[in-house]
Amino acid sequence: MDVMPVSDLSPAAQDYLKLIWSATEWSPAPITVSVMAERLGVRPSTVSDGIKKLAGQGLVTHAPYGSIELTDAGRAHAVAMVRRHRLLETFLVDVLGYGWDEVHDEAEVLEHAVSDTLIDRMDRKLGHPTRDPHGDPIPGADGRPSMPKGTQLSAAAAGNTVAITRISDADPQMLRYFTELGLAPDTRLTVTEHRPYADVTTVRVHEPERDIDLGASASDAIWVVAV
Amino acid sequence: MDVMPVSDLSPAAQDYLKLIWSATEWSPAPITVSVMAERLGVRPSTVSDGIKKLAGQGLVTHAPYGSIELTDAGRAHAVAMVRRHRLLETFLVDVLGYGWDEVHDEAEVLEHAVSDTLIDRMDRKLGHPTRDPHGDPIPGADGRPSMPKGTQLSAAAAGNTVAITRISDADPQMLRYFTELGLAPDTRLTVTEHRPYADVTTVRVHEPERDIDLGASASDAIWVVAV
DNA sequence: CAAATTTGTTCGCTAAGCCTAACATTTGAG
DNA sequence: CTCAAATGTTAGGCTTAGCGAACAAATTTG
Repeated sequence: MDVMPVSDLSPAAQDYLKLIWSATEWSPAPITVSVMAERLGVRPSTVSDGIKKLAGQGLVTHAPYGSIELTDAGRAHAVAMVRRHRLLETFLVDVLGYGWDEVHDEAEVLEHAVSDTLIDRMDRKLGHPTRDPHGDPIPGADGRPSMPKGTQLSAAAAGNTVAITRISDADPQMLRYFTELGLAPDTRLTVTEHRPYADVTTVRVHEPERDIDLGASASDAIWVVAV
Repeated sequence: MDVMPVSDLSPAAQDYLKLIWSATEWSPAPITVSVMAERLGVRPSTVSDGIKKLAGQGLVTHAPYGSIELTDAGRAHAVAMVRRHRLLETFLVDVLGYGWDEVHDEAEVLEHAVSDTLIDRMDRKLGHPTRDPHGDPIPGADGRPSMPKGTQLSAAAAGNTVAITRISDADPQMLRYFTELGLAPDTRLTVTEHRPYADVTTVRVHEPERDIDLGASASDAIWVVAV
């Protein structure tokens, strides 16, 4: 019962756990039923039912109207799913020549179908990568996520020169837009200014030197570290 | 309705169609409900229901107690699934270093999850292969299966020297046994004798030169051509 | 702080895929 | 050619994962 592999969970359960974990990866506030419903594309009643079932299996703790928290077992499954997702994305880009903005949806489906053996073989073939094409850390086979530091571009002080560490892969259309602009993990840029009430952040990128204006959703999706 | 991609079918429907097609790939007799049930690991009643639904969708023709035949639309979907399966097997062996006897079950799951885009990229990466690791022909993207000639080893005349064209991938354990014996697609051998009532076929293989006795199930699983 | 709004839960229903049990048809052995 | 055995079908139930409607709780607002 303790050693149940993640592949024994239903795809729906895998999605729930991964989403709960992902929600707390970059912000501390616990996720809510309605946010989960919106992200999963289902109704809140469906999520409410699902959470109750996960609680019955000991994968989350949840009292009615209370907060949703992963148990240790639930977290282990969630991290295993995140590892699958990020290794798949890396594999699709590095081995099959996908663009880094095209891999999210494909990985979303495949992560429910691949075996642990296949994941291990991809990991080996890729040389045990630690970051996926969006810059997100790939948890190890032992389940330890290697958290990189970083802040959202929207919170970076004006005047600083920074490197992009990660770009949220939640919105493929936004990723395509970033690609057009030449913004990708490891791109360096200087934060020129934040214009508060317009919610616009201006950055300067080199080669070719240019200024780019980013709205709030864009500058929240990009995470940077000082260089 | 006509251009529905194979990915719109349920996994169960995909399995049914592929099995019906596969059953007639190497023998002309139409498949029966009970054989399908046994191969799919479900009860005959389940298959009977499923066939009825496929008939309703115009993918097979079937009157109660009558024979089961693919329509053109059903055949197109079936061939698309076979293409997926065989390309996946080839990819797992050639790119990820799987043994040719380990890939069947993995492909069986993945074939329901991969997108057409992924299949095309794998096909390109592999250089548009025409045979899978077991020697089975890989249908083209246009759906035309390239049928190779060949007969079952059990039916090959004694004294002939032949090359293995294909080995049925139905039984992974048998494949592992063949690997131990050094029997694989393209292996050459000479049929020494058939002993009819013992149902044993003896063959001689070179490098290292040795004689191998094969029972009926084994010599039915191996297909050969004269060289 | 009361009322209105938002958020979460429960309940009854649906569809797919599977099951068993009962029944119908076909096959093939004597 | 008959009838028992084998094969196929139907009917009724179960589980999962969805839904909408009705209701309960919590939060926000006036």
